[in-house]
Amino acid sequence: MGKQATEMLKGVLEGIVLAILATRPAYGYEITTQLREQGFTDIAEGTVYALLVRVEQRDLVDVEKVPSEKGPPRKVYTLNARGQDRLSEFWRNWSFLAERIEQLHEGEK
Amino acid sequence: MGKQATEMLKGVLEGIVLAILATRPAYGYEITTQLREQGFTDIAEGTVYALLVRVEQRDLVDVEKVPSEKGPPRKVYTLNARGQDRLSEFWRNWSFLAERIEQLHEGEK
DNA sequence: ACCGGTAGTCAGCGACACCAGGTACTGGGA
DNA sequence: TCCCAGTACCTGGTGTCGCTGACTACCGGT
Repeated sequence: MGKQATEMLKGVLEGIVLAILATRPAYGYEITTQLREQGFTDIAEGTVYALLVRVEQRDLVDVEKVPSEKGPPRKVYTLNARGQDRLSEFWRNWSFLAERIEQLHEGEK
Repeated sequence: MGKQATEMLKGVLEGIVLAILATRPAYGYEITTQLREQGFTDIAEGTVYALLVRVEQRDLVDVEKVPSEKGPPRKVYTLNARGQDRLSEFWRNWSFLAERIEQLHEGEK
């Protein structure tokens, strides 16, 4: 993926991570791995951590430190009520955008 | 729309404008109006002009100055070959993104 | 003479993904 | 024993992009 794809992630990545957390709690390293498995091979690790710091500061998630058998303790993030709301907002905005763009794509042919 | 939606536009707006230019040449003011009609009511006028400057500098469009009956001359933009390529790339990236996100949306229910 | 619509420009700002590096803990191989 | 790979997280600086709020300029109608 090129620079264009990177730009397109802005704002969207937060929604993606919140959506992942909506299915079950997870920690940063795990989320990064999962994203890579799902095809987002170029997502920088630092990006995910920075994003998690942001959503924590905005109180969209609850955090719990859990010791790991291998390596330093994990910070497990759980989506809270505010996070749910934010996620809903994301889906609304996404649907809006996707609809118009799909229209453009059709109209172009 | 809130700040979230604004962030989501990043990278996408360029694709949208290129897609509009793919249907026919247009000038800035016209594009802004069209975007507003299509539901993007909050797009700042300045944003579109700045974007057009960018795509011109990257040589994705050809420009022609055309006098207007009302007001200052228009700068009419036409998508060129490089612009077409860029647009194709945009559609590829968009499809990729939309697919994964749709998957997340399904999986969440 | 002035105002509103048309048309474009510009400086400064904030948000966010990236890069490159760092810290810290564990277990296994040379 | 020592170092490395894997696990797990953090940080400072960079570039891009959309927004804000201003400004210039041209025209027609009141």
